Amino acid sequence: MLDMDQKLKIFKALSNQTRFMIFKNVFTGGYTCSLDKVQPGVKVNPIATCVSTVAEHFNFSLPTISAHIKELKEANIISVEKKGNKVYIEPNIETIREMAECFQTLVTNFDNNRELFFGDSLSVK
Amino acid sequence: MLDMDQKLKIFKALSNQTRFMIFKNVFTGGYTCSLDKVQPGVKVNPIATCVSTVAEHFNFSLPTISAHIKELKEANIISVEKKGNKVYIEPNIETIREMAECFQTLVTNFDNNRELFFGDSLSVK
DNA sequence: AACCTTATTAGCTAAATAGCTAACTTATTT
DNA sequence: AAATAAGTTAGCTATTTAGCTAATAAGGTT
Repeated sequence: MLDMDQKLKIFKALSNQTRFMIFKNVFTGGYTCSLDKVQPGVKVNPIATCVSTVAEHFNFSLPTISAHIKELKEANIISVEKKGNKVYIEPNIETIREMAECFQTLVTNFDNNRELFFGDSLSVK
Repeated sequence: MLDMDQKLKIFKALSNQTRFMIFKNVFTGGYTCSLDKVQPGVKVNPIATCVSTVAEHFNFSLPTISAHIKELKEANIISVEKKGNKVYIEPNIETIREMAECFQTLVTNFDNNRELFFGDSLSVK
């Protein structure tokens, strides 16, 4: 279970548009790491990308993107793995699954409490 | 459906500990508006609270809490309604339901894509 | 009418954030 | 060995943020 501090980090990480876009594209496979074509020996998740490939998609400097990726990593939204020269980035789906559960639990409990209190369901508005 | 801008506002709103605690307690009914006891005529959701009641639970000034509540309102996480002297705050469960759906959709799509690509399910790790 | 209660607005400060360039480290290629 | 590529670190600046107090507005209450 994510504790409050972890959740705060996740919310903060996703509250910046640049980081949100990186997150989005890492999770949906929006970026492919162009150099992998010439490095067929590197074994890596096909959805994985690397820092400079991400940076190619933004009008921000590499250090800026690198710092954003670090923050996403520290929020446990993505994982990184260094292979040779490059740092590969993979989505951390477990964390997202937990976020989905948190919100869903909140909704379910809210509806149950409401039903208990009012004796009807929320959907009958 | 929440667009990116709305999501960014929600993440930002929930990324601050004080706002997160207000959010938590508004949604779980952690605060009761003490003065409602002597104002039985006011018709209000029993989970509702008001700005100064929230502020009683923090070591921050009323203006600070008021500003935080404003930000939660602008992120559509809570609704406010002025009745007489007071501003009543209610949780906006629909927004939370949408957040749960967003995250769940991301997880589901991720798993489906993975299954399509690898021909197995994620749970078999 | 005068006063209290509730909340917001305005204006301030310290700290955090998001961007940058330059310098550096570590692999890889030539 | 020298050059190139990929990332990170350090140090800087402008902007935003989160807190505060004082002042104001608008409903109650006495």
